[in-house]
Amino acid sequence: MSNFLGSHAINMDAKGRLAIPAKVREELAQACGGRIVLTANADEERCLLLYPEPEWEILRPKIEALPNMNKAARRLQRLILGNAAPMELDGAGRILVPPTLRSYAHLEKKLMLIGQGKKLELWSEERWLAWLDESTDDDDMPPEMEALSL
Amino acid sequence: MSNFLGSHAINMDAKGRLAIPAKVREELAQACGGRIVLTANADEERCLLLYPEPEWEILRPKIEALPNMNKAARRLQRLILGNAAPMELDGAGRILVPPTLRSYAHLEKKLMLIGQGKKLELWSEERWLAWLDESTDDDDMPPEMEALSL
DNA sequence: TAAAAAAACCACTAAAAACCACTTTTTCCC
DNA sequence: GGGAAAAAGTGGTTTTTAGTGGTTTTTTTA
Repeated sequence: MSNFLGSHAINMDAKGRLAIPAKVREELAQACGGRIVLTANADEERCLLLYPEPEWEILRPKIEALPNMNKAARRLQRLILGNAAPMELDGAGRILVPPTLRSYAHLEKKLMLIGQGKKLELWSEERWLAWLDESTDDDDMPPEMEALSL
Repeated sequence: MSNFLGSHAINMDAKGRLAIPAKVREELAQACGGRIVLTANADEERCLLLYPEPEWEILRPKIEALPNMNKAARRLQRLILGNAAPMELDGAGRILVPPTLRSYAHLEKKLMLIGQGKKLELWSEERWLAWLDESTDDDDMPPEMEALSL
C-alpha cells in the first residue's frame, strides 16, 4: 500500500498538462501502474485529490452507497463522484487535468502537490500558501486527535 | 452495470439538441444501446436525471408503488413519472431535450453533465456553478458519512 | 393537399490526444 | 571539483476524432 509524503512544487503548462515528480511517479507505478483517479475535494478547501485506482475503488462504493435523500450526502456525491476523472500518466509521466477540475481548484501555472498518505492533494500554489497562513481553530477536535502526542 | 463519473461542459444548440460526450456515449452504448430515460429531479435542485433504460426500469416500479396518501410521495411521483421522457441517441450521438424539461431545469446554451454512478445529472451551467459555491451544511450528516475517511 | 415542424442524414471545422524532439538539471565517475 | 552521461522536465507538431451546423426527407396537422 502506497504512502505519499512531502510536498512538491510543479508547473502546469498551457494545455493543462503537469509532470508528476519522478519520485511520486515511481510510487504510482507500483501502486497502480500509473492508473489514477483525480477528483474534487469535498470540504471548503478547493483543492483536488489524486488517488491510485485501487484506493479509489475502496472509497467509491462507500460514497455511492450513502443515503441520498440527505442533503449533505448528495453534496458529497456530486462533488466526489461528479468530478472524478480516471486517467493514466502519458509517455512523459504527465497527466492532463480536465478543464472543469482546473477551474474548480483555481489551478493556474504554479501548483503544489502534497503527499497525504494514501492519496495526494493538488493545490494552486497561491491558495496553498494562503491556507498555511490561516489561523487554526482548535475547538471541535475529534477525541482521537485530542489524545495524540506529537 | 454502468458507473458514470466526472463532469462535462456541453452546449445545447438552437434546436434543443445536445451532444453526449464521446466517453459517456460509449458507456451508454454498452449499458442500454443508447436507450435512455430523461426526467426531472425531485429534490430542490432543478436539474434533470438521465438513466440508462435498464436502470430506469428498476427505479420506476419503486416510485409507482409508493403509498401516495403522503404528500411528499405524491410530489415525487408527479415529478419523476410525470416528466419522464424515453429517447434514443441520434446518429451523431445527440439527444433532443423536450421543451418542458428544458424549462423545468432552466437549460439554456451552456450545460453541465455530471456523472453520479448509476445515473447522470444535467444542469444549467449557471446553476451548477452557483450550487458549487453554496455553503456546506455540516449538520445532519448520516452516520455512514461521518465515519468516512477520504 | 399543402405547409410546417420534426427527425434523420451528411459534411465540415475545431479541439484533443498521441507522438516526437529539445533543453535543463542531476548524478556518477574520473 | 569538473565533465560527461543519463534522466527528468518542457514545448511543439501532427494526426485523429469529436463536436457543430446545415440540408434533405418524412411525418403530422391544418
